[in-house]
Amino acid sequence: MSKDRVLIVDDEEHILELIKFNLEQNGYQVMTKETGEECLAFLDQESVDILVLDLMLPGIDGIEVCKQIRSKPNLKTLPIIMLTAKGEETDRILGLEFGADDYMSKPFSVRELIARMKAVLRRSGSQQQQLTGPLQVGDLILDVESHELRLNGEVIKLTIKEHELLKTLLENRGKVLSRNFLLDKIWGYAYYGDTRTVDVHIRQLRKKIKEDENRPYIETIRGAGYKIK
Amino acid sequence: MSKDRVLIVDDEEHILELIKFNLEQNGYQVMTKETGEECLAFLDQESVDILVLDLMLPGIDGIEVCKQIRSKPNLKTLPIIMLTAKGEETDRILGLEFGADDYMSKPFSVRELIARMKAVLRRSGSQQQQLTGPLQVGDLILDVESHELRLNGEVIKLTIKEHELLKTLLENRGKVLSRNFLLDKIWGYAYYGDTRTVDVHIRQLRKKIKEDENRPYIETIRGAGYKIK
DNA sequence: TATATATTTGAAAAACCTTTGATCATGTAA
DNA sequence: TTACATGATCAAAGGTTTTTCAAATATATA
Repeated sequence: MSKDRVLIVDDEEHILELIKFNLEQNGYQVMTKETGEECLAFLDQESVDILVLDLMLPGIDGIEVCKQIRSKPNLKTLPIIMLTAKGEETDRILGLEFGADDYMSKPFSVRELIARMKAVLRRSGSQQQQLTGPLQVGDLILDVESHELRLNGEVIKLTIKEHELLKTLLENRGKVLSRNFLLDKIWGYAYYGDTRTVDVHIRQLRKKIKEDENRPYIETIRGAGYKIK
Repeated sequence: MSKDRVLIVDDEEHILELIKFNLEQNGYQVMTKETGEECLAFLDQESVDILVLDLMLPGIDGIEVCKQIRSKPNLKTLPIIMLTAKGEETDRILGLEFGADDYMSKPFSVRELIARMKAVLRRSGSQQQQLTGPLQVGDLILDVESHELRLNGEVIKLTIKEHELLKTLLENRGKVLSRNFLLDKIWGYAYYGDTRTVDVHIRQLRKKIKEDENRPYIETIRGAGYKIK
């Protein structure tokens, strides 16, 4: 496999250096830009596999860059990881709503960044085939875009966590997903809570989709995690 | 699950005692060292699940220890939490640059340390990417991703131990695996139980896969262990 | 700010899995 | 063939994980 190409955009030069050095050590081909304008101009000319983008930039900020990228057909699916100096949850949601695939708050460990890049790249690679319409299982239809779950036409309201949980399970249909995996994917790396939290949300979900012996959607794999067939 | 093994390295003895006591209360198996040299020597001999490492150490300091650990292939992914006396942000980034997964500045609450340890361990455990396709032998098909064993289409439910056992045997097809090897691999280093435990699980497995004279999957090699052809 | 809603935590019950010890069976060496 | 060592079998005890419920926090909404 050839090296993945990464573009890093940040206005702090030493951060750029730090990330660049570490990513290169890990076999990535790294390019850097310091402003949103430069970033957009660069992406018009060259293609990259993944973009690491600081939220706070002089001139056009990260969110705006994100939006513009998502509005270009050829860049719609470019994986983007957003860097944010503030740790607020609001930032996260905001970033993700504007089309980022993941986010990290500074300061962060470069190892973590690499782990997340791998995860995002893996997802974007495997999702190519899965973008065929809404996710469905049995009499359940999950419309990811509208955040709506239908059970035989009846609309079921899901909370964000429930939605993400169901979506993740459906996107990985058949695979057993560990609680740790789900926590990382849905709750984020910086989550320090208990793994039992997952159980409770699974329970809510099961209740909402009216799971019973006849319609056993979410399977518990003891000692391993959960899966949907 | 067996206890997670933690190595704590700090030159202040009372800090070591404090952390050790609290972690043991919380079900960890704790080892301690007072210098970087001792730490590295120990890691050459024994394996641990996570390392809690003070930045300031007599002789080789924490950063150097970190670097050396990261340069060893078998320790590249060992989760490391760095302890630092100074609270400066620069120190943090510095520490992380050298490969720590998280950091804490002293003084800290042991509760928080445990929370962070959990998070770091979770992250390292969530990178589940066994790209192994289904393993097959005769009319048995083991799908590791979905934790499913099929016998001519019929799904057989396996417990974790049975699944691991079958998986390990299949991954080492043809090789005889000793009970001790299996115990290390599946039950973990910290397991002190009897080797006969393996027999019992093999027995369950045999029962579940309906082994008989015509389909002798798991072979007993007297005096050596088990194997699958 | 109050109210509603969502999320997390804690603790007990239930379900299930693992280990142990006793006993039996079988293979191996003398 | 016998004695010994190793492996198989079983069921009860013991342990762990998961579920469930309820209460406490946190967050969003009006």
